[in-house]
Amino acid sequence: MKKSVLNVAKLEAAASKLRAIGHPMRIAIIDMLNDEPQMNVTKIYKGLGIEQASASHHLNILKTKGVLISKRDGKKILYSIKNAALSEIIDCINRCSDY
Amino acid sequence: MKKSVLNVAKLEAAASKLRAIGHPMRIAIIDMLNDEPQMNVTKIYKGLGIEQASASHHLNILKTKGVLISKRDGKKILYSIKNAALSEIIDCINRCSDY
DNA sequence: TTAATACATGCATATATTTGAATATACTAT
DNA sequence: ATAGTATATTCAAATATATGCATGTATTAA
Repeated sequence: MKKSVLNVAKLEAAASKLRAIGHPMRIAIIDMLNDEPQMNVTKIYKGLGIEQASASHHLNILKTKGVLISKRDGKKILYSIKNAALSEIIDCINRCSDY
Repeated sequence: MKKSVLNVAKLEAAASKLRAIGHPMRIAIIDMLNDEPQMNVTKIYKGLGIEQASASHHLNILKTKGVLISKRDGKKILYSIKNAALSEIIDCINRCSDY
C-alpha cells in the first residue's frame, strides 16, 4: 500500500469538502439542519437573516460538494444533511478551540 | 442554554479553521506530520515539490489558525500538529467520500 | 392561462486566497 | 566579521470566492 507520492485529486477532493463547510453561514445552515433535519430554503434564509439568493448559493455549494441532499416537496425544496459524519466535524473543530 | 440566535464570531472561528485545513497542500502537510510528527520546512517543501516560500506561507497559515505549532532547533524550525483531533478530521472527510 | 409562491441562476462587483520571485532575517561555523 | 544554511516576509499578479440584484424556472391554485 504505497502512500508516499501525493494523490492531488484526492487531496483536492478532501480540501474542497472542507472549504464547502468552511463558511460561517454554511456552518449555521448545517447547525440548523442538525436541530431540524429537513428544512426548506425560505425557512433557512429567514432563519439566518440573509438574502434568498445568498442562501440558494450556499445551499448549492453544500449540495454540489456532497454535504447536503435535496428533494422537492410541492413548491418547496427540502434540504438535509447527506452524511451525519459531516456535522460531527463541526463539533470536532469547536472542541479544538484551545488557546 | 440559548442557541437560536447565531454567534457569528464563533461560526467564523470554526469556519476559519476549516478553511485553514481546506487546501490540498496543507492537507498533505498534515498527512506528512501524521507519519512523522516533527518536520522542518526544507523536508516539507522538498517532500511536496513546492517552493520554499509557498510551504512557509502554508505553514504560517496552519500555525496562525492553531493547527500546527513550531519550535526552533538550531537553524531549523520544527513543525508539528497541535491537536490530534485535527488529523482525525481529514480521515473523517475521506470516509465521507460516498458517491 | 394567469397569478402567486418557492427556488435557482447569471452576472457584475467586491473581497480573499494563492503563488512565486525577490529580499530579509536568524542561526551556525569558521 | 563573513559565508552558508534555513526560514520568513513582502509584493504583485493570478485565481477563487462571496454578495446582491435582476431575472428565470417550477409548482400550485384559481
